Amino acid sequence: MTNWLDEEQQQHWRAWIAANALLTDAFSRDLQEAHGLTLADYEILVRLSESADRRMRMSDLAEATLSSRSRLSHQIDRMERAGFVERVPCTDDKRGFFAVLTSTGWNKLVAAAPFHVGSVRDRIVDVLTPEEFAALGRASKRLLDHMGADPA
Amino acid sequence: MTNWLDEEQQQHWRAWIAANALLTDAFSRDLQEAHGLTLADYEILVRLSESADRRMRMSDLAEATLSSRSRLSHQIDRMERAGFVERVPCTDDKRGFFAVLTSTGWNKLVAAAPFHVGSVRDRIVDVLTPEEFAALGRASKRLLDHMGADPA
DNA sequence: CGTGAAAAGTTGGCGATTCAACTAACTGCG
DNA sequence: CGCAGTTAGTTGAATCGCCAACTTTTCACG
Repeated sequence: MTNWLDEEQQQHWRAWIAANALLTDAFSRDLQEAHGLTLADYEILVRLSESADRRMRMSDLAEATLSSRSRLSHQIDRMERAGFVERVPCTDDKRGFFAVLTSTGWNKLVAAAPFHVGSVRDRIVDVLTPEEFAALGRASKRLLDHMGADPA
Repeated sequence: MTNWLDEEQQQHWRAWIAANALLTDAFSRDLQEAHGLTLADYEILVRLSESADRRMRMSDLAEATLSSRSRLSHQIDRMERAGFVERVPCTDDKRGFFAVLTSTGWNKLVAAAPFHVGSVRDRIVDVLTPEEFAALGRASKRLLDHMGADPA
């Protein structure tokens, strides 16, 4: 009854799983050792740095980083303690807060970004041919679309 | 100086990240809701079920599932409490233990596997063309090889 | 043999994630 | 207006993962 994967599909599937796990792990470790940042920290620094006034509403930031509100709240707690961001109340909507990048946070990102991009190149982009890399990206995109993830 | 990614590479990269996160999450949630299993639980059940005598040395199992010894030890604690596996001392090597699948664990796997394969098909295999899926698998494989991951 | 180094596995503490419950503020509608 | 329902965000407990330290056993080599 069950429509199992065939041998080849099985291998592709396991390769995908393993590559995800090991690569995510490697990036995380790289960043941690060289700059004391979590991948989550880094992604938040990036998002904020790209935003107008280097700030974002908590909810928008949560959505952009694919995390729950709760998780983001804890995450911002830590980053606030580390001095990378500040919570600023939103005057329009008194329920709301902005997460605002501090200059410390900005500097941290500026220091870490070239290194991280280097990791990404070393471990992925430069390992594959441009065609392979593009195929990986396009396939990922299609999977996202199918899940109804928005094109952020 | 820094060799940034160009716009297109950036998009591929972000798609990859997001797809990984969302898909892993989705599989995890599917399994949890339908069968009360973690993805980690499931992978261990699979590995043990495929092994001779449905047992594996802790270290081998840790390696196969890409987890640290410590993590596996905690994981097996939980699964032992749940009745899915048992720890059996290894007589050849008195330091060692086998993790052995119980019949409860086996039954759990038998119940969950078709469902999980269904998720994988619905979210990945059947979403892509065979060519796209194969490309994803091959690219993942190359990335693994480049990291020196063994072909398990 | 026997001793020092390496391997197998566990443990405990800490940081991160999730989940459910909670407060406060906004929105819409009769 | 006034209240019901929704949205923004936080909190605390429970679980999961990581790291470093630890015990026990095995191995290598003089």
